Amino acid sequence: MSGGNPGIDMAALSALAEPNRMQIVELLREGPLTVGEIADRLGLRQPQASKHLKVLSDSGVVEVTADANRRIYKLRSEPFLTFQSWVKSFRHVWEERFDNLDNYLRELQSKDNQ
Amino acid sequence: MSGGNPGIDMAALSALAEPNRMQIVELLREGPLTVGEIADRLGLRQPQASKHLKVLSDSGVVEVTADANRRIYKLRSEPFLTFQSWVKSFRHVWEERFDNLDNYLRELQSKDNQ
DNA sequence: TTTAAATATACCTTTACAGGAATATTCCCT
DNA sequence: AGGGAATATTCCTGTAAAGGTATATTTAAA
Repeated sequence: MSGGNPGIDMAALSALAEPNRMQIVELLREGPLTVGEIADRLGLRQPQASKHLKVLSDSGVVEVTADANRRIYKLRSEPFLTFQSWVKSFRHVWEERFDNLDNYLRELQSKDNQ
Repeated sequence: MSGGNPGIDMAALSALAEPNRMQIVELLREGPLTVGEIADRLGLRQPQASKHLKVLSDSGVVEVTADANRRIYKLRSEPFLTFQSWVKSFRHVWEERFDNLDNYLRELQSKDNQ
């Protein structure tokens, strides 16, 4: 694996990096909700709620099911599992910290002597 | 705990929700680096690298140590530990999913009958 | 003390995106 | 068929933020 690509879903991540959308996600922890309910509970206007939900839906954070007039939104587990494994992979970083710092200082030293 | 505030560090999260900054973080896994090294490895101009690093620093994702002329940046563990516990807390959501859907449908039903 | 390297900062321009308001769409009910 | 509710979409506007370029700042070295 090259160091170039992050092992994380950037679409999902940046979707969550907006306060209202984060609040929507937190709200949906309790269970599925319709657009109107979400708008009410969060003090959002319906169009903004729909737009935020579209972003969350497009990025796979959330999924929709149609119930006649209404749309029921609920959390999807996949992005969170992905996120979790990404965060977990940082555990090694702290463990190897000192070794790397050591190597780095040694490298700096050799550059100075050129 | 009220349902209003997300249990996550939004500053750190939105700092990561930018491709170049995410790449910086991925790069810093290998160990501490100077601004110049980061700019080189990622093909960024020095000022942009500095600016991104400032954002990462202000949000606590990264910390700096001065070494004469140079600034050495490295990852901080705290925000990642916070992320991890936040993501972990979603585990309950999938477990309780069916119960909540059930409650929800029952509630919808009773609203229809008003 | 001048010079060069490494980094930070300031200023400008451009673009992405969030909110507001109006409207289109889809569905149920009578 | 017509009306109203729930939701999506469109258009407009303002703003935050990212990149580009120049410049200030700090430090080592000659």
